[in-house]
Amino acid sequence: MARLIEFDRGRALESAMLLFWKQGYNATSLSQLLEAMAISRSSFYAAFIDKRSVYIEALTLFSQRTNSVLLSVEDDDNPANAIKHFFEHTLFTVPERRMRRGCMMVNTVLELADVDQGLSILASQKLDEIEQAFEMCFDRALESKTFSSQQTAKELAQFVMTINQGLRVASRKESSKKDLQNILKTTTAVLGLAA
Amino acid sequence: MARLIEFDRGRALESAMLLFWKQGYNATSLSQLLEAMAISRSSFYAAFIDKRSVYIEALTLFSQRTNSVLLSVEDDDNPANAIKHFFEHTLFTVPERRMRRGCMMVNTVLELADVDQGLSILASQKLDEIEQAFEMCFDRALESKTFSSQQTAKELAQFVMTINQGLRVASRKESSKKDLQNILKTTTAVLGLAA
DNA sequence: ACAATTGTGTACCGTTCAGTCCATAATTTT
DNA sequence: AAAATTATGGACTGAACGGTACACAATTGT
Repeated sequence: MARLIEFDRGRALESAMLLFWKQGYNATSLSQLLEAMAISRSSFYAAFIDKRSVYIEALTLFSQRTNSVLLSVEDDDNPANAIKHFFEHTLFTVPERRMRRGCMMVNTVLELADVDQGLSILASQKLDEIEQAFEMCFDRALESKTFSSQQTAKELAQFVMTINQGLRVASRKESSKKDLQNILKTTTAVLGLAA
Repeated sequence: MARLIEFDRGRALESAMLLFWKQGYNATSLSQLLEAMAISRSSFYAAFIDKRSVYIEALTLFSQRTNSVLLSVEDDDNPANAIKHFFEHTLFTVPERRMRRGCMMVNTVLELADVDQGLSILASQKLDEIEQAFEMCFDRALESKTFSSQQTAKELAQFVMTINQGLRVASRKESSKKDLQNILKTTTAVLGLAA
């Protein structure tokens, strides 16, 4: 064959994801991207087609990472544990710096809703996956009588998802971890999920 | 003196606000802005200094409009009415098209948190004003025994604000008004605010 | 060793960006 | 009516944008 690739595609994509996550799509220039990924222009276009394509890959990677936490959520009959688990893994276990970036899917929807529908819809779909996992979790809990509520599983899932999105906005503001934990405490309290 | 201004500065700013609200800061080019405002380049720079300055003015205008609803919230001892009032005026009374744009302050925080701290912090402050109005409202209600809760007024305000932010994210997704109303119904139910 | 093949660095492309400049149009004061 | 003043339209600026072209480096198969 011929000359071998000199960079690790996965590592480069990871760097791209981190930068897009932090700065969004439009505010991230190709030059910044290349510097972060530590590859040259031609290698970039050879390996990733173009800026928009690598954004899609980055978003997908982010979604895979985030939504993998849901596997454990789905197995839990106790929604309090499941939700606590999810929020801890996406908000509190991660370092402060990382938490401040919020959720890349939420960021994408807000930045591109009326600018690039393709990307916005893709991000929405990834968010829906999370909501569906929550619904399944509540469904199970209601059915096994581990938990009871006036609301349906779907309503509860929509509600928790709204809290999640609200927390992601809060985490991009100046809010401290303490504030976020406080909000989550209130959430579990009003939902009757407190331990 | 001399020649008179041919355009209505207020109307032009209004148009700028609507476009920024919809597309965000970076995705809105000066050309688009001029077309929407229906003024020429030189008039723009003469009247508004530059793009960033008009964004600040637009954000301030948006905030004044939104937060003016809070005046009625602050006067209400019944938090259920107050909150219902606020959400109806910001989410359901407005036309579908407008609702889809979400909240300009939330949009700004998410788009510019790591890109333009000045604008991001300004938007955060405007959001804080809303939260403070909520807190005052809960404070009053708790004090006058119109309403009781395990949570403090501050916690309740933070919580409602999180819901608000979450709904603004939801309204930029494909969500229908019905979905949003459903979420709000769940919120009032779990908070024990139902009529 | 040499041809074939493929990755990489860099110069370059046209386009668009935000912002400036200036000639001209319109209005008021004198 | 002429001078003074201010608004406007449009040409222009340099810089940055995303993306392409191409020469060269490095590796493999023969």
